[in-house]
Amino acid sequence: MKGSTVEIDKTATILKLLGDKTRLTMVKILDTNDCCVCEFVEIFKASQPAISQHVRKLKDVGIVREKRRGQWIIYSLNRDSEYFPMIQSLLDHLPNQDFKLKELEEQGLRISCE
Amino acid sequence: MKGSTVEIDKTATILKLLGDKTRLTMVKILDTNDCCVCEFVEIFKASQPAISQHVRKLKDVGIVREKRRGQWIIYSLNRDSEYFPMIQSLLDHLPNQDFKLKELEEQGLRISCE
DNA sequence: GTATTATATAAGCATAGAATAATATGTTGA
DNA sequence: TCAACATATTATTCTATGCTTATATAATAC
Repeated sequence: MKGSTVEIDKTATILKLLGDKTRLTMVKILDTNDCCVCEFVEIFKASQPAISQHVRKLKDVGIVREKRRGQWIIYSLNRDSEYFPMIQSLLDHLPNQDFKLKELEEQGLRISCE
Repeated sequence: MKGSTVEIDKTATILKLLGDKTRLTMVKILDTNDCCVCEFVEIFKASQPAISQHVRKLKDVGIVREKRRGQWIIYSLNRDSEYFPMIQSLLDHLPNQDFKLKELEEQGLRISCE
């Protein structure tokens, strides 16, 4: 049991980060799809710097990873994070958000990253 | 699947509340023990108003319940909350905090509520 | 090289959150 | 009724967070 738990203080930090509508939705989306910043900008109707700052926070604590693909930077869930099991069981209680990406595809706004 | 999920916006609100070291530890403790404010004051070495405001926030969103017992007000986890399943699976990833109450007992500081 | 696109970073501001100090409410027991 | 105890509430202050604006970095296409 001990081996599967994470520190309570650090967990609070993670939950505070996930306690934001935008970031929580981001992580839920990343649970089933990799995404780039420009897609999040469309999905959340937010500014590019705002989105960049959100993903940066997630990256700083190791929840997400980035990898460059050409001019785009693709973000993905870091399934090797020590917090991933907890985050995963959390996400399981949230409704699927894939429809947001489907909407993008229908608008032809997802070509950039695929 | 749909029936077991909770709204993403409301969930963010819950996670923000749990994204505080003190409140997260409180909830973990309440998972196995009911507690009163004076005990939390001892456990967290915090002021009484600070603790009162923390539990109030948890109460306002329905995570915890209160019941008066004489001059004390006993807080307990509200297992009927729509968020309880999610919270429960979250708490399962945290180390048990019962030792904090044990320390109180050893100091004779838990007589008040039992 | 320059222009364009995608993303990151930094500074400034405005709002939200947490702690304190002071006060109020409510219960118990003499 | 009054004193003591437990808790709640309010106002204030301080810090943290999120967004915007402006600018910087990096890749691509010409």
